[in-house]
Amino acid sequence: MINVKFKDNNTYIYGLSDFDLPHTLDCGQAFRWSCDDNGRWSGVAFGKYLELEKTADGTIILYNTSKEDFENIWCDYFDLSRDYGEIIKILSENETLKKACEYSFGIRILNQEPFETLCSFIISQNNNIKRIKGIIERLCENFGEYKSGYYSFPTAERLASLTLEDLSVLRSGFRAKYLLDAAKKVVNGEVNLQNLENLPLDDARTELMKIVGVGPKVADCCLLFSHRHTKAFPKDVWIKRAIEVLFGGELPENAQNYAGIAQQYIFFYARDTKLLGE
DNA sequence: TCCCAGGCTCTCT
DNA sequence: AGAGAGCATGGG
Repeated sequence: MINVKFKDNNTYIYGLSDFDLPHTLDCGQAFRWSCDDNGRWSGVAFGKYLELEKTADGTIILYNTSKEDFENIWCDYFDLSRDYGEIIKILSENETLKKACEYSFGIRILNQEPFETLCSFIISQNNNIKRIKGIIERLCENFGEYKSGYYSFPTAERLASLTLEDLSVLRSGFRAKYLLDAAKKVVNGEVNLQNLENLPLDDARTELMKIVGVGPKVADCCLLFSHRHTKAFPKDVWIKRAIEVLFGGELPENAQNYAGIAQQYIFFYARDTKLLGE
């Protein structure tokens, strides 16, 4: 069980298992986190800047974080109330999945801001991580709100007020028109992001795919990483190959209820170990 | 130079 | 409904 203390304006989390910072923050589910030479991570989410690290004894320290911010934002953002040990136990009934879980230890599924996640994965299509991060950074610096030293992610309202020419500073290529379509449909209510977590998975996916530039893969990333649909299963090129090679084309039965979480472990395992060849 | 990147749209069968 | 070209940009 975890034990949280607030001292000197920092938040200390003791006894938290299954939380590895590099695996969680650099596994391709979020794009605004980076690590300095001393292992301290920093990033922006929900309009707040955060620095955090994990000490040698396993304590997680969130710097300059009030009790309110921890309870209102970070506790949920890092998915701290979910028992990953239990999920991993279930997944590990399959030997191959067990290996994937072990290799990808400490990955937690973040609960991110819906509009940021939507834009991020629109940008991710047919793109690489380095460039995705660059485009998102320019998006925030140009159209986000400046707050003492960092930029929040732009709101849908702000993006919807822009033109394609305005977005040329992003150098996001053909994706710019998709971002505008997403922003406009969110603002005019044609797509209701707030309600997605209450819809059945298929309905939620259909709702997101009303946006031009959002297909099944991007939709499932949104549903998994910002709408708590743990059964959403983003099928990218890596996962398609991995499922074929490791499981003969279909995810094992014991993983069905946590398909999205299994996906993340398999993705990291398959990609990082290059076990699928080139 | 060519190829590819956590895909999607559009077009043509 | 399934296959294939084209898409913007930048790094290897």
